[in-house]
Amino acid sequence: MRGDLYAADCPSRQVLDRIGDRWSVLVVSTLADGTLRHGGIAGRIHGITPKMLTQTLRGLERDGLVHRTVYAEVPPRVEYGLTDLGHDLVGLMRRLEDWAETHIGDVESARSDYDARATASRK
Amino acid sequence: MRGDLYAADCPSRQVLDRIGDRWSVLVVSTLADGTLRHGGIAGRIHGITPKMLTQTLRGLERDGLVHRTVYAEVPPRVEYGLTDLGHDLVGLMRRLEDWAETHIGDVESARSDYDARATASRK
DNA sequence: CTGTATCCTCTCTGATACTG
DNA sequence: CAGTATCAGAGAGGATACAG
Repeated sequence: MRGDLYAADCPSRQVLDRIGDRWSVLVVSTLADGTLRHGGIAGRIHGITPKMLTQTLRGLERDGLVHRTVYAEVPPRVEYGLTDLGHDLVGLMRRLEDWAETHIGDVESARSDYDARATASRK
Repeated sequence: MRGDLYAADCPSRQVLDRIGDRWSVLVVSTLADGTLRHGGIAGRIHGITPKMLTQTLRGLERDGLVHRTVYAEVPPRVEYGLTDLGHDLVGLMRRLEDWAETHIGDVESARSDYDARATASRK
């Protein structure tokens, strides 16, 4: 049977919440092609702050989507990469991106129509 | 070429934002099997307030995912249903749900491990 | 370089009461 | 029945400064 979408603690909800947060998808997507260091990720995602990057990475690491490797060097080096689970999820994210790119035109024209109608009927 | 995921106004971002909001996925999912009235939706989604339901429906309608039909009767009747675009998106949502159900066990054990390690190393 | 610690704002969300 | 209006709380996210 299907999970109960209406329960706040439903698996679907949790996955959706993660996908919905501001940076997780971007970070996972950035790591899709290989491991990167903290600074390397920050450089590719415009606008992310160190705090949010760390916070996002911790959440992904906790969920088993990202693995973190610390090299005992001076200066310290820390690399992040996707786990098998993370790679698996990337596939789904790509489909979402594809859908967005394929249908964004429809969405935008729908918005224009809607806004035009709303403006026309404004009292 | 791919869209620029790193831009805040990227199509992917907008779709992701909608999926991430609290009620949109639930509402779309509820409408997947057929049209429903305002009260009918509210009755199936436990915890949603009239205000949030209306707000969510307006957003979905604006994006062309849901269509709204008003019947000039007494008392008034308003029905909501998915557009073709909405039905298309439901397919993707189902895959997300399937992924969640398949892998939630992995995620949960990863969390347990992570939390156990964090507790063990707490200063 | 790789984070951590504060503070602060802003949006989302909910509770409540009211209208056509 | 199907909303709308208003107020208020909570929490995510951002700016900034600092530490190992």
